[in-house]
Amino acid sequence: MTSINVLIADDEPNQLELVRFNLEQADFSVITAEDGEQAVILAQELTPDIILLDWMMPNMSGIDVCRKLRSKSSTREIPIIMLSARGEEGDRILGLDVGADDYISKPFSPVELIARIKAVLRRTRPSLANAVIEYGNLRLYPAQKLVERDGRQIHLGPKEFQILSLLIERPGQVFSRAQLLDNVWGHGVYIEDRTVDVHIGRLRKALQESLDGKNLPDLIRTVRNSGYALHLPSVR
Amino acid sequence: MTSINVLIADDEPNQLELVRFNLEQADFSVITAEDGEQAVILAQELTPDIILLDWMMPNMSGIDVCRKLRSKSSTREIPIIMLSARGEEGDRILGLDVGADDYISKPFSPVELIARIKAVLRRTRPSLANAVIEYGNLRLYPAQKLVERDGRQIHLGPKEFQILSLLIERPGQVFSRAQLLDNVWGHGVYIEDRTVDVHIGRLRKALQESLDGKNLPDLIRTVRNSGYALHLPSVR
DNA sequence: ATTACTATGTCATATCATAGTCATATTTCA
DNA sequence: TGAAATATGACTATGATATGACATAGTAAT
Repeated sequence: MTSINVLIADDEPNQLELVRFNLEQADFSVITAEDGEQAVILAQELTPDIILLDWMMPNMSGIDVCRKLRSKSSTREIPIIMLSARGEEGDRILGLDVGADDYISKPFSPVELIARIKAVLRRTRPSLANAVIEYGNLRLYPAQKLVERDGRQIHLGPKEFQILSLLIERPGQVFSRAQLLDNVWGHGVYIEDRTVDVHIGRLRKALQESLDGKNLPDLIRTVRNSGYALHLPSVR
Repeated sequence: MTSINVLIADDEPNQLELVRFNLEQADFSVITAEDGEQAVILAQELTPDIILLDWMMPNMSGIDVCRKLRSKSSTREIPIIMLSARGEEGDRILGLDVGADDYISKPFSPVELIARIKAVLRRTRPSLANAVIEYGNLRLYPAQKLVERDGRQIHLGPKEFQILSLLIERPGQVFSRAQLLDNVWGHGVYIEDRTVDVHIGRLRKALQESLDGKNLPDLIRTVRNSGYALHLPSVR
């Protein structure tokens, strides 16, 4: 569950299996789709961490899939890399224009592919790419599952860690309880909304603890009727 | 409740369902009307965020509906996109002339439709598109449910935030108490007119607070017998 | 297996923020 | 000036959020 989920859509089974093999070697979890429609459905159903789209597919081309994914809020944030047989500059531009994050022309080496995937993830979802994320005096090490505040290490349970990972990727943004449940627990999990409050409470407490008895300022903002957000304590 | 409400009026059930399907896929909330009269009634009743009008309908044509909506204050501000089978330039001009915000000729792709809707909304209701809105020294971040004045963060209750969101979209424009009640509380809510005054008072107070004891200039103009408007203090 | 921990989800309860109303003060303008 | 409109402070009910306690399940070490 800790590995990165990749959805690949390509109508050519050989190509599909080749990529799958290479990515699985590199410790990615791979899901495959044989055409565009399936890709859209799977993307919504499973919210992978990144999507690789073949440019030309029956049913719905990579471009159409890309547009469609970008138009739905549930899939809008998922980074997309377009794969194409043609290496024309026009396509590249069209692809990026339609909302893709990167564009690779075939043939490509497994090494290149993996490098590109990591590059895109580093840019869009730093915590997945194991890049250290900083925000204010907070520092989060995704690979080590470790958090520091003012250089002091903080112990968090797995759930609290995931919540913080999500919040810190988009500081300031308000996440609803539903969003948190979807992203941290996974969709389709039946858990009380209120449980989120409890975990937020635990996260808060952990982040506030300091050597002296006094608490550090709270880094989580409660937004009534909406949810929670990470924020820098502002000047009062 | 956060999604965008679209009212579609078309006499062809197939067309209606097609559009409904596509829009719902893209996370819009859809209401449908089968003729012009119904469209006008629903528009008033539900104040959707945007209206799609078929050009030719029994009972009342799209043009007539458009005129009618533009003539009533409760619906005047709702953006309208006309849909038409004919692609003649004359119609386009007539449509825009009558007060439509955009004009799409059939057949159109779902992608195009959605793009147009978003474009119109971005133009007319920036906060729905999640863009940061600035006005004078005020800055409103819809996604973060946050307001700043002179860079200083301001705490607002949900109601006050919504009121300000509405006002800031059309700075200077006077909103009646009825309009505010409709937009912020929702239609059909039975609340005293005077309650609006109280919330405006709270909003005023929150916006005026500053570090030193002194108050910042008032940003809300009271228009006797009419309502309230956001304004820059310099403009008298 | 047993034990000792840790993490998790739920609940009941405590706390708190906000919404709405009213009474009263103040302003506006005819 | 007087009537009407608006501003404001106080109060209460409500609903949202915070929190402590608990049962359970998993994990690690013995």
